[in-house]
Amino acid sequence: MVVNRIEQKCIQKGLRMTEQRKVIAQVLSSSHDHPDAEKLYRRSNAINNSISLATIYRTLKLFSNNGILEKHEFKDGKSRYETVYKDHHDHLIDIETGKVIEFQDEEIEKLQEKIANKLGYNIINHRLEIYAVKKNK
Amino acid sequence: MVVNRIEQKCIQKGLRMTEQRKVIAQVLSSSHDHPDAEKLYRRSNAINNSISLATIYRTLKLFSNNGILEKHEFKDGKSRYETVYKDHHDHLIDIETGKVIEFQDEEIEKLQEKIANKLGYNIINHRLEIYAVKKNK
DNA sequence: TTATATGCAAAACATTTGCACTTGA
DNA sequence: TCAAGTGCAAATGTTTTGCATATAA
Repeated sequence: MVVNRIEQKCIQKGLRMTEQRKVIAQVLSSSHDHPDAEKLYRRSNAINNSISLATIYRTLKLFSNNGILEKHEFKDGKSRYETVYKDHHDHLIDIETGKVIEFQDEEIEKLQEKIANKLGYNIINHRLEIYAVKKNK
Repeated sequence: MVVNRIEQKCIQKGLRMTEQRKVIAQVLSSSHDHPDAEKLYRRSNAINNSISLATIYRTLKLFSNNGILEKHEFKDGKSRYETVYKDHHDHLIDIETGKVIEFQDEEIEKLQEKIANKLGYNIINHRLEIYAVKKNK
């Protein structure tokens, strides 16, 4: 199996590459949506059924802590994950389908900096999510 | 007891005003922070100890569904509630103290409209949270 | 009167953890 | 070799729910 992008990052970070992590890395690399733990479990388990849900959670946390994944908590109860090899972006969530659209807007970023600054704060992180429905239906 | 602002809204919406709801309405009216269910339970229970946590949750949901409260899920695990008699605003959360600062910025609102529009969507809702630390410490 | 609300305890749900066993380097 | 990772099942923390009882209108 060709070493995928996420596995590369793991090696680079010095993480021990177990069979399970390789599979999870592979699944994440080929997932272009924003899957939750359960979905990742099902996808991974289909490849290697010796992968438990506990390991999925432990691995997701490990990858997040190492900046390999980003964890999002949209308003649907469960956390969802996304690989980070893109530039920073925010999310628009289609509340009818659950589909996530990524967008970025430099102006909004700058405005946030300005606001925090005015309030006497330095931004560590932010979350901007737009919940919306398709037009013209 | 003087009828408080939230109770007024309940009456206006035709909600049945039970003893419990009156107490919870009173507690919410005088809470100027962003309390979670547990905190509201403790405050309400201190006034009338026949109020259960289940009723707190049921009442919070009722009030949210009637546009009397807003439910926020910041990144601290538990939902927090806020009365809505203010204009729309977003939140800056001090990640060291948990303190919540409200802000509003017309420009950011407009930009979001523009973005959603460009993507072919109508905004139903949005969430903008800035997680930050105090400057000059 | 009676539809609705409540308290209680049990359930639900996503996520975490203790422990004995396995494995990667 | 052995520190680190894993599966399993039990525990966790927040929120929800079934049911018998109580209450507002």
